[in-house]
Amino acid sequence: MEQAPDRPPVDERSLRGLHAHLVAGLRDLIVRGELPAGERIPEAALCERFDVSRTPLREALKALSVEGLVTLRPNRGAVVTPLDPAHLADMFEAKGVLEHYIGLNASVRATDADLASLFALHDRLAEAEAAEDHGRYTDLNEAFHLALARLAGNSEILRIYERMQANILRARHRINDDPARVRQSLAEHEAIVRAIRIRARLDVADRLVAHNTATARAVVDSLADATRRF
Amino acid sequence: MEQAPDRPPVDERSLRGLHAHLVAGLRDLIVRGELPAGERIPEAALCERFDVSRTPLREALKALSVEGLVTLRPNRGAVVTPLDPAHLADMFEAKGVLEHYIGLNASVRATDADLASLFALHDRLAEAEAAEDHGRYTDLNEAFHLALARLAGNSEILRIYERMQANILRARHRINDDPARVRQSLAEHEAIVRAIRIRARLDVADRLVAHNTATARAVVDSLADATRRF
DNA sequence: TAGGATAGTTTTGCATGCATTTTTGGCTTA
DNA sequence: TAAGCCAAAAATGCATGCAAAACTATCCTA
Repeated sequence: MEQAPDRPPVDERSLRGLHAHLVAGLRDLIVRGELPAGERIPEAALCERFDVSRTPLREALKALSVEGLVTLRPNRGAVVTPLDPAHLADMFEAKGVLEHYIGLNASVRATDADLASLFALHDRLAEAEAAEDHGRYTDLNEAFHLALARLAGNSEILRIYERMQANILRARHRINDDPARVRQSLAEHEAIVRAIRIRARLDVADRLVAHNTATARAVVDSLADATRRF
Repeated sequence: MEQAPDRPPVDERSLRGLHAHLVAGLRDLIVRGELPAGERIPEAALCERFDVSRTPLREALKALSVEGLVTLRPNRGAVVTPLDPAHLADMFEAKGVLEHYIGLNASVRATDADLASLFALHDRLAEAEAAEDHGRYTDLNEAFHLALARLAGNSEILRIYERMQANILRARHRINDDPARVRQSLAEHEAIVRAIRIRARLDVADRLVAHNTATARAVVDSLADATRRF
């Protein structure tokens, strides 16, 4: 294996450790759809791409299979876990359960400074919508919800929530090009932010759940459509 | 159910695949406390024990680290994730959130046959308590809650719930020898079962949450005690 | 004697090798 | 032509090998 002799001594790989680096990199490929749902995972190609041998790559795949992004078929390799509408619906419902908790708690536990940076995120979200930059909208939307989840103050719920968002994000891209849904989504965010501002916890929880349900419907319907088309 | 008495032909390892076998085996060692929390994971010894080389064993460890049972320290090996009271409290709170959902849904979706087998489990639980067989009590308690979770009908919530139970079970053994708590726990189960029988969903949910809270208090207090002692 | 350097040992992480299984492509035959 | 079959090719799964990092034990020095 080639060892780059001139690379700067501080390689991101060695900071996080190769394993974490690979898991993050592969997760990114899957979430962004570069490795499409249902498709075989090209072990050899990925080894070359990340410039590692099969051993650490396969370790990363085992880890991602626990996250649900990869499905292992003994003796038959690994595939990107297919997006199944029924399973996705379950996932959204579970996310709704978590978001109810998050709404109840984040709006109470957050400091004013927390809320300020949350609102700043929201403003940037509105800008992205106005600019019709849907890629950025998705990223900021993701960041907003994760920030809120963090404010709820439960490490375990945050952990589960992060995994779930990653999984759902795979399917989300298909509705990002629907400007009507994006506009609607932003309106829901406005309402959520207003409720957070006055720390109306029950209201925040309800609106988060409603927002989740609306998104779920859009995503699941669109996926079911796409599935039916074959 | 019974496998043929002769060894060689049908090896469980090759049925599930070696990876799944190792993950399950290691998980079991950790949950049952044979590999104690906070301790280094003896790679070499485990390789010998399971009669595999380091490669598949290390793959299993990576998987378990995503489940939270193992903590990887780059270049310094793996340890059984320590039981931290604060983290455990978060985990119980998250479990409570899930159990609220489970209570609401299981009591509605379950068929009469489902309920019958659930009640059968409960009866065996009562027997185990009467016999003061605390090991069996724990197992049946686990089985009861998992069965209930299954009845809620959400695959994703079930998946998370199973992982959480495994994690919590590690700490649970320390309260199983407290007959008072076991008796109290059984009484709570009685109430839950009565509520399920009449499909009083709100009541089931509330009682599950209360049961979880009571268990959490017992476990976390006992762990905090043990921690303080050093 | 306590602190600290250092040589030797162990452990860790990754690459590579090899046996087994699966897949593929072409050939045969009904 | 389509189904069956076989050999060749590829992939998968695991064991092993080897370099680098961490740990240990011993000796030195102040």
